[in-house]
Amino acid sequence: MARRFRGSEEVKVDAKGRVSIPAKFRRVFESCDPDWSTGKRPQMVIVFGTRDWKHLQLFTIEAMNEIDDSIAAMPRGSAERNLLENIYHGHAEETEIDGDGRLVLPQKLREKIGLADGAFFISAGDSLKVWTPESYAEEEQRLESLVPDFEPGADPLSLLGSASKTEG
Amino acid sequence: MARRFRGSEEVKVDAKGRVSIPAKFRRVFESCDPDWSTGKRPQMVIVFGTRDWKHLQLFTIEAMNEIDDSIAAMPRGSAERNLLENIYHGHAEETEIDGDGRLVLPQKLREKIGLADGAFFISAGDSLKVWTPESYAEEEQRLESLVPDFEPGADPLSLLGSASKTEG
DNA sequence: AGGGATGCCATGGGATTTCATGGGAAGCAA
DNA sequence: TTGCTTCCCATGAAATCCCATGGCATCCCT
Repeated sequence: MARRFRGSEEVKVDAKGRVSIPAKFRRVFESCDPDWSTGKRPQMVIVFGTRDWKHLQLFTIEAMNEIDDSIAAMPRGSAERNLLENIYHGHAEETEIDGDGRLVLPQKLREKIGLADGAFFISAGDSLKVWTPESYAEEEQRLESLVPDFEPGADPLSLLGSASKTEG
Repeated sequence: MARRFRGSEEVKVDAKGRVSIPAKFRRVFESCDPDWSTGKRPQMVIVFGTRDWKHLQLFTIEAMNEIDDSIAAMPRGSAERNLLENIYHGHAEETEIDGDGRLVLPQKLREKIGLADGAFFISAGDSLKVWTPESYAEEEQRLESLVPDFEPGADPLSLLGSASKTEG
């Protein structure tokens, strides 16, 4: 089964804050949860990040384990490690996908990103980002404005291998 | 059940100094108390640390046992061991979670961190930190400001692996 | 290839349980 | 007594469980 997310999807949010996880994404959560087996509920981690985040980020168990390990490998007490722990341990929640294939987003998190009627999922490698359809539209504009001076017809793959530490 | 804390939560502090331990955290205290069984009260240790601490730190019994062992393995009489004993033995208290899932914080401790109406819990690996909502907000800003080139909107994971000086 | 059956999937709703929180009354110390 | 604790109960709100339905895609049989 697939081990990475690909694609995007828009779903409804009901009055109880329930959000149906599109089946293709559910499969990824299942196969990346080491304790999962048919009939069980796939576990996952919701990272909601600091105050300014307008989205949630859903991680498979395996992806989160990798992150936990990387953080644990950083020097104790370093500012970077403290900040990462604050975000990925402090500003995160463990949950599971319910028997009907839905995720229940606690009221607090819904309010944080202004989630009401609809939720927009978009793949990001080994995690899935959740936006309101409106704020995702803004985000997309922001992203496009960041695209460097790509010559018309340039191949994005030319970026592979180049790495700068932060984005702008 | 989960053996590590994840997430954060804000709760009320009532006139009697009672603080409800959010259920997800209570489960961790239960499963990390070797003597606990259904119906019993989970034990824990409150570390309030030195004068400058603006938070309390709540440890499960198992986590505290580990710390005790590590301290016991240090050379007797060393300055480091004395300091650690002073904090984790001298400036700490054993308590339990009451039948309603609440922790009663002695007045002395509430005064120490200025706890009045609300308490903010945040996970820190195998312990839980307690702040006033106000001082936590400051702490969070401090954490962010310590990481030099962390720009708003950047992906925090870009920090993975980068490790600089320790904080003060 | 057509058409029906089957199964999966997104969505909805009612009933039940858990949870955070508030308050009264009984114990205990100063 | 007066002021803290400790125990027990009450309550509204939120979360969870369980079942229902209609649409869509897939499979299978003819």
